[in-house]
Amino acid sequence: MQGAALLNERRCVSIEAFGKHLLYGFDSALWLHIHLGLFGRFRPHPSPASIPMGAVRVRLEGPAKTVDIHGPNTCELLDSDGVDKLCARIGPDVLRADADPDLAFRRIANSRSTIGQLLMDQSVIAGIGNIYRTELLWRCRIHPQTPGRALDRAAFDALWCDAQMLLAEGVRLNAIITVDQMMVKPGRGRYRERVNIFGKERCPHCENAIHKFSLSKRSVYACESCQPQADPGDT
DNA sequence: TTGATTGTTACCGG
DNA sequence: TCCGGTAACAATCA
Repeated sequence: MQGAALLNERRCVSIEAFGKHLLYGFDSALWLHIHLGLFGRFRPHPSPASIPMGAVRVRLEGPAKTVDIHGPNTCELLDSDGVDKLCARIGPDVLRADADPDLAFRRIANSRSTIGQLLMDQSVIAGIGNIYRTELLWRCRIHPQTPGRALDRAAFDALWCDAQMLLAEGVRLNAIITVDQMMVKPGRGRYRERVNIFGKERCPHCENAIHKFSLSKRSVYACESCQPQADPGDT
C-alpha cells in the first residue's frame, strides 16, 4: 500500500486482464495489479462516495462512480518490467484473442499430473477456477483424474472451446453459469440452479450419484458413469 | 460462533 | 525437474 499515494490524481488509461489478474494502467507508466483471490470484492458507489467502510485496499474514483476494492489477494504497483514478469508466468487465457492454445496443450500433454490439477494451475491455463474445473470436465466427459498426457488433441480442443464459451457467458452475465439454456442471469442465491454437478448429489444426465473428492486441495465433483476413468494402462 | 469456501504463492522434501 | 504437501492470507455466508 505504500505506493498507493503515487496514483493520487492519476488517470487510468487502460485495463487488461490475464486470467484472474487485473492490470490498471495509469498515465504515469505504472500498473495497479489486482488479484481478488477467494474473497476480494469490487464494491461500487455513486460519486462522490462517503468515507470507505471496512478494509478498503484501493478506491478508484470517477465522476459518476467510485469503486472500492476489498480483500484482494494481491494489490500492488508494477512497472513495465514487473508486468512482463507477471505475464510470463501466467498461461494462456482462454478469453484473450492473443492466447495460444498450443502452449496449453503442450504443457498438458507433457505432464503426468491429472487434468483436474492442471486446470487449476494458472501457468498452464489461466482463468479457470474450481467450479469451472468440475463443470468443464463433466461437460466434456473427462474424468478429473485423467493424466494430462492421456488427453488427446481433440479432447483438449473440445475443452478449450467449451471453456471459451462458458467463461465468455460468465463475463456477459457476471455469474458462473454452466447449464445450457440459461441465457439470463438467475436471481440472487447460491449456484445450485446455475451448475450441473458442482455441489450436487445426482448427475442430471444419468441420475447416478456424484462422487466428491479433493484434488489440488479443493473439492472436485465427477460422475463416474458419464466421466469414466481412463484405463491406467493407457498412460 | 464455527466451518467452508468462486484463489494464489512460497517453501520444503521426495 | 517434477510433483505433493503444508502454510499463510484474505472476507462472507449459512
